Amino acid sequence: MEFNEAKAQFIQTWGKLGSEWGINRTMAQVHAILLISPKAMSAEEIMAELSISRGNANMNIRDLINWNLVHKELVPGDRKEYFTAEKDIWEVARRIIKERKKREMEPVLKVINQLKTIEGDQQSAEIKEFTSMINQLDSFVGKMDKSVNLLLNENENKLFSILFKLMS
Amino acid sequence: MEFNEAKAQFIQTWGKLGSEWGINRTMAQVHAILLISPKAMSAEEIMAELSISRGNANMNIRDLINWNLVHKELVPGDRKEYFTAEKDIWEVARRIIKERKKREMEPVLKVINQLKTIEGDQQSAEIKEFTSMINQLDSFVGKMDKSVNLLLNENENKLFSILFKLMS
DNA sequence: TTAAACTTTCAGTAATTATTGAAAGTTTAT
DNA sequence: ATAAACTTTCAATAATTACTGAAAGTTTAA
Repeated sequence: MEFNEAKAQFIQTWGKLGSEWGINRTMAQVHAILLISPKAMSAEEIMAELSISRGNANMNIRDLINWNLVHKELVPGDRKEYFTAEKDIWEVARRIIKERKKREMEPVLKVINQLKTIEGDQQSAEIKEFTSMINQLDSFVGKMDKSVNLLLNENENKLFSILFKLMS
Repeated sequence: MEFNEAKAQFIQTWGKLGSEWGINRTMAQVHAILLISPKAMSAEEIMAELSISRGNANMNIRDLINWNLVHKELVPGDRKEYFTAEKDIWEVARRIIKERKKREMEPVLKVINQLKTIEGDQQSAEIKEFTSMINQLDSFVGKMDKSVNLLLNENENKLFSILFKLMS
């Protein structure tokens, strides 16, 4: 396969995967471009590469920075801003997990905790079923939370070495 | 908190979480209703509970069945179809992971494999960076794939007992 | 200061995704 | 066979989400 074709396919695949996981397709595509770029890129270059507007490029780059996946790079003697992506894929995964945990898991944990005690006839089938499900979820999400913390605190090799041991 | 308020909040939270993860909000809400229902529900009851149309209910219930999270239940002497959700939350998680792996991880693995060999000057900075990223991804996704298989094949206690050991 | 070089914002618009509801399809009982 | 009771489909429409581009804002250099 020719390089340009491979590059286009990579950008498209990364974008599709992102959109399947609730991440703006363009944001994922900008990320893909930066992941495979050997040098920091300007907003102009990103706009040209994806044929998107300045506003769109700006907002998606900013989002990537908020996700801690991309950062600005200053070139001395140049007023333009350049952008680079974190290239260590394990670190990329950690940062995505960290961010989604903060944005999505923590609010859910909070709601579940509120729903653990409800008023009314505790013997009614509806309330019994509801309470049982909330308790299951509370336990499950709590375990997940701990596992994710582990994942975030350990390094790649430590975690995988244990998983591999499990597998054998 | 009163039961009906708690129920409404649970349905809404589940729906929001779903939409953040690329799953149709209504599908997630139908799932939420069934998760906390002590009995199998008909399409009519689900339509009424969420104020949605027959077509919408039908399609989302079908999707949930395709995800293997909900199944039909036949009541002797009744022509209506009734639906129930898998209630074991660990099993729910396993089925979601299994389905997403099949739908999303496997196609990505396939593309990555195709992109591992590309034509052109292997010394160029662009190709070197591209190849390096593809190789990292190949290794990472391969490990993830194995870990997910493990997760799917072991039971909850086995896996978590090892994670807990890790954490201590 | 001034103005050039750049970045950010956001109202309007476009693209995508989800929903409705009525018609078509299917199953069951008689 | 017929019709009642139910489910499924899908074209039209609505709702949501993303994008554009020009104007406003900011920074830097002289």
